[in-house]
Amino acid sequence: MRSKEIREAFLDYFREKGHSIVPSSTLIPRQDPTLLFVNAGMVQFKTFFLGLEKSPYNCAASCQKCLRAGGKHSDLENVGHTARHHTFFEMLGNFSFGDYFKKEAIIYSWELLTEKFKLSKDKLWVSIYQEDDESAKLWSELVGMPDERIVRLGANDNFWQMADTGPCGPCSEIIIDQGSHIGCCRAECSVGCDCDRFLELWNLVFMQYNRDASGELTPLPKPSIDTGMGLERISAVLQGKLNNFDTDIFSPILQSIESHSNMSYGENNEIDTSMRVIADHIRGIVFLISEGLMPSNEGRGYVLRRIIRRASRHSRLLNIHEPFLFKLIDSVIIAMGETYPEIIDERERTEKILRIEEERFARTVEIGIAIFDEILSNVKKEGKTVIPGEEIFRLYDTFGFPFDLAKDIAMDAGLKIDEEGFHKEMEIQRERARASWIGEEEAVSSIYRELFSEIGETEFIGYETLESESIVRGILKDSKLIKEAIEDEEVEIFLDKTPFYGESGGQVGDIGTITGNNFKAIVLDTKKPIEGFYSHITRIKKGKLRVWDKVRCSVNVEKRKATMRNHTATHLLHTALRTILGDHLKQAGSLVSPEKLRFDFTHFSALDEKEIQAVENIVNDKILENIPVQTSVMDIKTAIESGAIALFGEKYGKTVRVVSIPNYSSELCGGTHCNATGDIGLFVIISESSVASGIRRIEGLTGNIALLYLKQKKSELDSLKSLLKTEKPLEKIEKLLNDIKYLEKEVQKLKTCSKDIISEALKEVKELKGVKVVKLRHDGLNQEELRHLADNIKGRLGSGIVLVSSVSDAKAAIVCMVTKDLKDKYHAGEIIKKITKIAGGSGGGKADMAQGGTKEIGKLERAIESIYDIVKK
RNA sequence: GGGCGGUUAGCUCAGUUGGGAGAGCGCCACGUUCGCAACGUGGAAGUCGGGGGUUCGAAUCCCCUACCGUCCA
Repeated sequence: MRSKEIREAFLDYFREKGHSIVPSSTLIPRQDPTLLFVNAGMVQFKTFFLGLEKSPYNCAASCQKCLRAGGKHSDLENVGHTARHHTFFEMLGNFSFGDYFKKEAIIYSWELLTEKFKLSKDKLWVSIYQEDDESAKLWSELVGMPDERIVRLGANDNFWQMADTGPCGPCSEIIIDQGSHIGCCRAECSVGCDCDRFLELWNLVFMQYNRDASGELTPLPKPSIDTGMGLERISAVLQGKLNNFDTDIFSPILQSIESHSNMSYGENNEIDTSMRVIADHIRGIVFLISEGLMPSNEGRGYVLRRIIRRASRHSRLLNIHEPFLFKLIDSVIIAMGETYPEIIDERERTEKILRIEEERFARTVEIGIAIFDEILSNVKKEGKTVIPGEEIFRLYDTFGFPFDLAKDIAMDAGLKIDEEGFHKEMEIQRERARASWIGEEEAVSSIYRELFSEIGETEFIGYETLESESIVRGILKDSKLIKEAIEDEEVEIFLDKTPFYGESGGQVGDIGTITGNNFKAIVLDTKKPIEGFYSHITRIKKGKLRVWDKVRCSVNVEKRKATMRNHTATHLLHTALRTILGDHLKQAGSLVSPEKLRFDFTHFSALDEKEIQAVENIVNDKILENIPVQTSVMDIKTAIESGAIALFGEKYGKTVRVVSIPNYSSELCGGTHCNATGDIGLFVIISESSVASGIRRIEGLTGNIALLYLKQKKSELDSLKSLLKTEKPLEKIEKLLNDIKYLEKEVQKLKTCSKDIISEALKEVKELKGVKVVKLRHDGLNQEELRHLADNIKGRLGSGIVLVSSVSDAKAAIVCMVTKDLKDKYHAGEIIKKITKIAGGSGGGKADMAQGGTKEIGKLERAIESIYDIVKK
């Protein structure tokens, strides 16, 4: 069976059994910021299992894209060396949300494996949790599994939990015995052995308990099922292969690597390993970039960068030194494009990004090798045979030089690497990073949860109105519940309904006032500690406030309107940027405040002036068209299908709000917007800059603030013109700069080459012990001018000692020069030290030139006079 | 979020206890040549990322800041 048929057979089977077939979610989790990547089939159903949301179906089945390459479940290091580890893989799974339980789960899995997939019943084993007698009984009674092939294992292997608290339960794995000639070949090899003989095929999780904070287990009222079977693994088994990489999933990719590298797979173990690493990684790379992720130096983007660099490193092991991975994209599309059309859609962008990243890495390696060469020669010079771990760590830590590459080069040079030292340094680095991380959030949120469960959601009426009569439902001060707030206190107020927008989606919270009977407070900010739960951060100005008080809310209209202008302008900007720069562009962050808007987006390079102008023009054109802004609420599927832009990593509910500017822009957005684009008035871009590698930032202004900005610019220009007395300030300044440069040179010449000064100096030449000595004080020169002067005198003198000094800025500078022929007898540095000591200052320099100075000007004359005594000695 | 490294001429970079801002390539002029490449001579080109401090004196030492790179979270 081909893998495509296996995938389809699996989903068909469960469709027949009444399951809803749910498409794979993206690898980048949309609802869960704590999770780096989707790493199991159940992730998109997590809220159903946790009971936070009701699922629209009783049971479901999916084939889910998964990635394990960062965080707790990282398989990155193993990939390529084993027959079955992958970064990217597909997980087949069936799920029951309080519908069927153990009995059906067992029957389904058994029927599918033995009847549809025709696996021999004799080869299948199962493992169960040691205390789960129920499962043992079901396996034996329902499918006739012999007792000796039901293996009981401990909690480590067969008890599953999502987190320290929450739903959990025993699990049961179906295992295939590939035969005694496979794997470790030990007589005592059995289920649970790490080798390849007993291969775990399918894990059935029986979610039946809830674990509370104290560790206590209580039965769930509606137990659920979560199962997972790796597509790569089952494909290998059904295709009679012992290695996942030998299946039809990987063969087009491996063939492509072979043809691009001119090497054959299956001839040399080390080469094979590298080819497997590349074949695995390129799949993850293609999918991640297709989903909009960019390589970067933190978070998810950093994991992507690491995968690319590891793959790139292995292509070097195949003797390929130019960018190469991007050439494999087509083979991934051949293997998987039919099932996942997004990788076809994003092909061009993926290619571009991957290529740039490969080039970047090549450069990193080049620099690293140069530095490493230095380390090597130093180590050799010292006659050592081991390269210190700190050195290798520094190379890795600071320059990103791969550890195993360092090892290889060292080995070629006949040296060893202190691996232990390296890992020790790494541990110190981890410790440091961890230590700085503590003290984050956590603790605070529990009080909100408590309050939220008591008083429920705040009704938000701020789309329609900016005023309301509300009832106070709770007051917090310093995260503690209080009954009454008094004058001058800063508290958080919770209401039954509110017109105040709570900070979210980049838009800042509203400010305004809350008033009541003989009571007044100003709202400084509005936040949503929990979705749908509004906290008004408030300072009481007058009177007292108690829970259940009736109050009047008024949002600051001007500020809110300014914010609305910036938010609508942000949507226009987003589309304009995509028009000018291309569809690869993704939003990477946004801030919308009354004062300005800030928009971060993924793009490779800085925007040039022309592009910025073009973007600004488009936005202003759309403003002039005065298009009505429409908002509507719909379910998320309809919204996405209609082409609305949604953000990765952003949390959306079942129903979403879509803000659209007809025929131009449509985005999922909860923010507040203008009625029509004309309300924005005017838009200007005030800056374009970089936030991180691959992410650019644009800041802009709208409305009267934009106008004010332009007025200021204009008045600056006007003052410039009147100051320069010209209508063409640019040309005038250019000319002035040239003039200045010329004049500066003239001044320099006059000060230091003037015949008057030099001849004055030469008049004073004294000859001591056959050495000509010139001493001169000429005030008003700085140290550099003094140096030039000394140089010029020296040139006229031919041979001798020059001492010049100058007082300027309440300080004295002294320069001493000795011509080359006298350098061995007289040391300018020594002379200046003696002189400046007498003058109460300090100085130093080389044998032919030295400089110094003092702040005690009164001592200067006596000091420079001493030059004669010094030369005499 | 934390650590480390970098930022010097148009480009690639050097700059050694703090003491006169450099090299190669490129550019301009002249020379050599029938001509070109090459070569020779001369020249232009720098807020030493920005700000503050220490010092007689800072590209160099200290603090802050921006950007780029890199590792850890």
